[in-house]
Amino acid sequence: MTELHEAEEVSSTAGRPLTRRGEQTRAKLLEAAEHVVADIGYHEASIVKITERAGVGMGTFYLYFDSKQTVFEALVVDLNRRVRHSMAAAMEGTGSRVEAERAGFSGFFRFTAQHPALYRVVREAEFVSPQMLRLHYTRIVEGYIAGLEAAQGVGEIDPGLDPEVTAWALMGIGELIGMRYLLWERDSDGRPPVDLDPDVFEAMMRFIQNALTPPRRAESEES
Amino acid sequence: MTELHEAEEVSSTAGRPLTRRGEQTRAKLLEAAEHVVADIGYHEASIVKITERAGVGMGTFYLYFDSKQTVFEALVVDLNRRVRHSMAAAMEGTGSRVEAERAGFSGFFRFTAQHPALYRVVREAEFVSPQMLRLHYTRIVEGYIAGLEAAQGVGEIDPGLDPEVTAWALMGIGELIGMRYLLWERDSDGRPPVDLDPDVFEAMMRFIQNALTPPRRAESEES
DNA sequence: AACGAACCTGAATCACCTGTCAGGTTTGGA
DNA sequence: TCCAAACCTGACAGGTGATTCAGGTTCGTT
Repeated sequence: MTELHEAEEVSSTAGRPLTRRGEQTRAKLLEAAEHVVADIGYHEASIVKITERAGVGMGTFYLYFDSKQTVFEALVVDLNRRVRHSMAAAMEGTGSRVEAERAGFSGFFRFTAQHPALYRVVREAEFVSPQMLRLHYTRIVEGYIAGLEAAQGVGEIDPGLDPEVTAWALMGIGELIGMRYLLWERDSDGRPPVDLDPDVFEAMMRFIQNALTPPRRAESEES
Repeated sequence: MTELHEAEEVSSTAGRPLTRRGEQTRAKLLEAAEHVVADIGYHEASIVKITERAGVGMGTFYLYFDSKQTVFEALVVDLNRRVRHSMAAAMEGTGSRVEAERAGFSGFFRFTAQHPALYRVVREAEFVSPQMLRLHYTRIVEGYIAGLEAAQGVGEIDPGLDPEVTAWALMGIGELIGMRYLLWERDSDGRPPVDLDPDVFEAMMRFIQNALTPPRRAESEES
């Protein structure tokens, strides 16, 4: 129940069959919730607004989710799964670790640009559902740690780095760069960018490459 | 009015004199708001809860702040000023840029450990007051950029780095490392740490040092 | 064509909140 | 000692929105 690494379906339908029609209604509600919450935030997002956007009656909501809190948690799980999928797909078949990192960030930024809901939902999770906040970050970091350790094994990145701390640092970089240069940026018509500015991306990658690359020693250090 | 870099006092008392007694009451309210909001979040934090904690009557609140939103904004401005002060004080009289960076982060983490409200308030700002969210991050980043540019001028850090992007990256690192290793961490008695684990701090600094240090070239690259 | 299961609906309940205001209290200077 | 300015108070008006529930609708199967 307090398990951080198992639960996938967050709803009131645990166990209940759900016909195709039911599945569709649940999906409509989840998508509506994603947009409404991204637009106006969790607290302003009333059940009525969500059900209206989904095109169903208000009572229907409670057939698929136990509470407003529940749909929020389902939303985090769903967006988290999707962003990780987007990152994994982008990293598919890359060579070096830095190349993989580059691809992973690319996937992350593309997803962020297309689903600002992720950011906004995660930020609100601080109080709405701290458990989901942790789950979100922890799941992403786990992938990073594994990749970094493997790369260290092959001598591709500085062996003096701590994989866990490094993973959190990388996440932090992606988070704030994404916020600043994707979510805050607007073109001259007030439209949000479709992807990260390549110059910014390269500047960020230079920083990351510096950070990960094994230093060619001049003076001596421990280990 | 939409100025991001000027307004300092956010309240309903603009212009009004305020005797010492008044100042004190306002301060009590602001401090109460800090704790209540940090504990239960903006939306759960009712005016009654804040005034009760401050030890004043409910109506008093509106003598000092126009609305719940206003006290929140005042809170961001206040915490932002204090964290920047804490960082600046720690950086006072440091030598190299990396040394300054180290000291700045140290000040930042100490402040974060002592005032978890900063994090929580800022996260809620996403919807409560986006303007304040930007103000908070922007003000901190500005200091970074200046420092980085100066350090580049003296050849202390990689001239290939973009100061602005680098500044946001550094902020991101501090933000997530602080969240993970300060706000989430508890000792065996369930108490939060007083400061960041030195091992984590060193691991983070190694990453940052790698990132900032001018690479000793082996292969050639463009400028 | 008919029946049960699965679905859908929205008015009503209930709990709680923000912001106002008319009236009381404290303070400090003359 | 007295008074006006500054402060303080909390009941109350005006609202909101999550959740329930009794009753209706649709679907798939036989």
